[in-house]
Order: sequence, then structure tokens, then C-alpha cells
Amino acid sequence: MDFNSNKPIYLQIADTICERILDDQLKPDDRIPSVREYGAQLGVNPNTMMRTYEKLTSDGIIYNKRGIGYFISQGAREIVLENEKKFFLENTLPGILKTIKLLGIDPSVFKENYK
Amino acid sequence: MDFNSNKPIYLQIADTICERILDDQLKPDDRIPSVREYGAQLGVNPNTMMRTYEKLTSDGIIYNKRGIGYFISQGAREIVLENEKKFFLENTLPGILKTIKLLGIDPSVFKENYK
Amino acid sequence: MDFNSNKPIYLQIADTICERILDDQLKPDDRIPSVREYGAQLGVNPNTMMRTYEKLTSDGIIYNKRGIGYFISQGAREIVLENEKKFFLENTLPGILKTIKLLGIDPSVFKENYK
Amino acid sequence: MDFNSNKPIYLQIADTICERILDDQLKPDDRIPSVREYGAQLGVNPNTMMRTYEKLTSDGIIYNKRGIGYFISQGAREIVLENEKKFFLENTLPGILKTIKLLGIDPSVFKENYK
DNA sequence: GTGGTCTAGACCACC
DNA sequence: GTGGTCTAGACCACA
Repeated sequence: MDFNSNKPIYLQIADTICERILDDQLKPDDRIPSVREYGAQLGVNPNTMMRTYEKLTSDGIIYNKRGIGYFISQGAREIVLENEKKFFLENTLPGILKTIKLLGIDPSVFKENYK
Repeated sequence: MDFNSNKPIYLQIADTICERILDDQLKPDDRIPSVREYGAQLGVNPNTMMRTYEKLTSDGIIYNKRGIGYFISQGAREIVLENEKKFFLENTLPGILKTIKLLGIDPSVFKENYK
Repeated sequence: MDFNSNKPIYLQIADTICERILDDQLKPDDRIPSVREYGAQLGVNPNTMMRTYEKLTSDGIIYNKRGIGYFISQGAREIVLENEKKFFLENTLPGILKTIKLLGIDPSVFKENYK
Repeated sequence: MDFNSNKPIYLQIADTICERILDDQLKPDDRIPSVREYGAQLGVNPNTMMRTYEKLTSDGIIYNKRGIGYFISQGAREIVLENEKKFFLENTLPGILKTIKLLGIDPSVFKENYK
């Protein structure tokens, strides 16, 4: 957690969870800690955790059983991958291409540094 | 101008100016419009324009003649290039490599889409 | 059982029981399963079942013999019918009329879909 | 505002705004009050207002200009109508039909009471 | 125990 | 002035 980042904490936490899903550390129907528990763990207010969980729920990545807790959705990994892929191709890639062209950087740096 | 972007408007405007410098549409000692004029043009508050000019001034990209206006600095193009190159190699590149690896994107997309 | 519905689970279960009463699947003095048994059947906490039974008891729809179990009351069917009729005419109907008027839905959809 | 309703306040407020949109009291690009102003008006915490505005934004009904305020979206009325129609046909109608059948209510009550 | 909603008050970036 | 995020603490319904 970077408390000074310009990226909201609740989204940073969401990202962390998404990464764990991609890594298969979190699998469908796994329970994730309660807002209170996780909040205490991270030194963050339960309300902030709640915002994270709301966001992930509306994205279909986790689901809720009332009074019990939050769980990873069935299609979670696919949704996360899809989101990130989309974000990359739409937002990141065009900027990159424009930039390296402007800066005169050879596009093969990517292949060379790719391992 | 994208008023809903998460990127501050004043930085979006700064970017626009930097791009014109890179394109040689703006050359050293060219005068750029006053905050009022430019602001009216873009439908933006003069205060916001002022922040743009302050930022570019502190970067050494433009300079001010009191009572006359703002002008492109001598080394402007080089500074802009240098800034962007540095930013790209330090901040953007590592993230890109990590991401495309995670998403299973072939690094040759860059070469293919490069024109 | 829909664990994500905004309707409490204990009320969903109560509704299920009421429907069986209306259908004559459950008749006066029939015994209904114990909270443990029924709870296990539905994958629901016995506490939740208890709330269902408490609610139905206070409505006079079921009654309890200590140490033996819960049973359907004599007037159960009439009570359920009465409750639902009252609820419908008081709460549901006015909202429906307002809504279909606003949405421009023809009130004959009811007659058409009624089978 | 009904502070004792089981429906969250922030959703009640959202509904109010949606109704005004349907009534054409609020038209595209109209500004709605700031979270502080509207909150004070309704005797509600600005945070609660914020939740309302977040919800409506994610539904595409209003949009935000940073530092300026929230405004009605172009397609707002259509979205609201669509949402309510969908909700009615999917959630409300089936229950109604089931109920009136069970209760032995003649479906022509709708036509008769419709004005 | 769990989540869901709400308040009060704070700080920040941006216009 | 605007929204956006966060904390602390409260109360409630539900399991």
C-alpha cells in the first residue's frame, strides 16, 4: 500500500486482489477477509475496504453472501484479464506508440527487453 | 480537452503545448497567447491556464517577459524531448513489459503497429 | 434460495412455506422439519431457520409443541391468503398503477399474460 | 425523504432525481446542486449525497465536470425509462401475476383502476 | 460474527 | 467554490 500515491488506496487494494486472482492465489469461491479483518491487517479503515469490495462486486469479480462474507466469482480471472487487456490496448498502447515515435526509440526495445 | 479524464486539465494543456514544440509548430521566442486569450479559446478558467504556464516556466520550457507575455525558451524542444525520454524509459517501459507478459501479449505488436 | 437477493433469506424461506400451504402441500397439523433438519437441507444456518419459524409463529401460521416440533395451524391457509391479499391491495397495486402509467405500459399486459 | 424506510436514503434521493428527469424538470446538461448544497437542503450528509451521485454516474445518468459540478447526461431520460421498464417487466410483473392468480384477483382491476 | 448505511469532520487536488 | 478520498465511530439487519 502506498498512502502517498495519487491512486486511491481503495483502488490499490482492488488491484492487489486482482493480481492474486491472476496468480491463482485466489480461486473461485475462496473467501476473502472481512472488511474489518482486512482493514486492520492493512491499517486501513473498514469503510475504505468496503469501497474496494463494492467496486469489485460491481465489476463481477467478487460476490457477497449476506452475513457471511465476500467470495471470488466463478469467472473472476477471465474478467480481470479481459479488463486489463482492454485497458492496455485502448489506453496504454496508443500513447506508447505515439511516444516512441516522437522520441525516436526503436520499437524493438520491447522484444529485446522481453524475457 | 477532456474534462472527465483523471489527468488534470492544466497538465493536458501543458502536454498540448509540448507537442506543438516537438512538432516545431512552436519555435523558440514564439509568443504564446495570454492566459485570458488562451483560456477563452479552450473554454477554461484563466486560473487553470496560469497553472499550466507556471508549470512550463518552472520546467524551463517557456519564459515570461513582464507585462508582455510568455515565450518559448531556447532549449525548449530539447528539454521536452529529454523529459519525455526519461519518463518513458524509467516509468513507462518497465510497467509495459510486466503487463504484456502477464496478459500474454506478443511484444511484436509494437513493431507491427509502428508506422 | 437466492443468497444475493435483497430479500432476507429467512423471509424467502417463510414465503416458500406459505406457498406450500396455499398449494395444500402442507395441511393443518402437518409437522414441518426441525430447524436443524430444514437448515441442513437448504444449506442455511439453523439460526436463520429459527427466525423463519418465529415469524410464522407470531403470524399464527404455525405453532409449536415443546420438544416435539412445529406444526401448521388450523387457520393457516386463510391467514396467508388474507395477509397476501391485504399486502397486495395496499402496497403493491398503487405502485404498479403509477409505474405502468409513467412507463407507458398498457394495463392489458396483465390480462394478456394471465394464464 | 423517508429516513425510516428500509430503502437506503442515497437510493431514495437517486430515485427523486430520476423522477425529475422523467418529468422533464431536469434536462440534459442541467446542473444539479453540489453535494454540500443538496445535502444541506435535504438534511443529509454530503457523503451520502456523494454516494447518490456516484451511483447515477456509474449508470450514465449524470456526468461530472471536475471542480464545477454534476450535470444531467444527454441520454439520461432514455436510460432511466429503460432501467425502470426493465426492472418492472423482469422483477415486478412475474410476482404480480403469480400473486393475483393465487389470491383469485381478477386481472381487470388494473384496467379499471387505470386513469 | 458479517456487510450496509450514515454521520461528522478532515485533507487534498482542481477550477 | 467543486468533487474525491479517507478516518472514526455509530447503528442496523442478517447469519
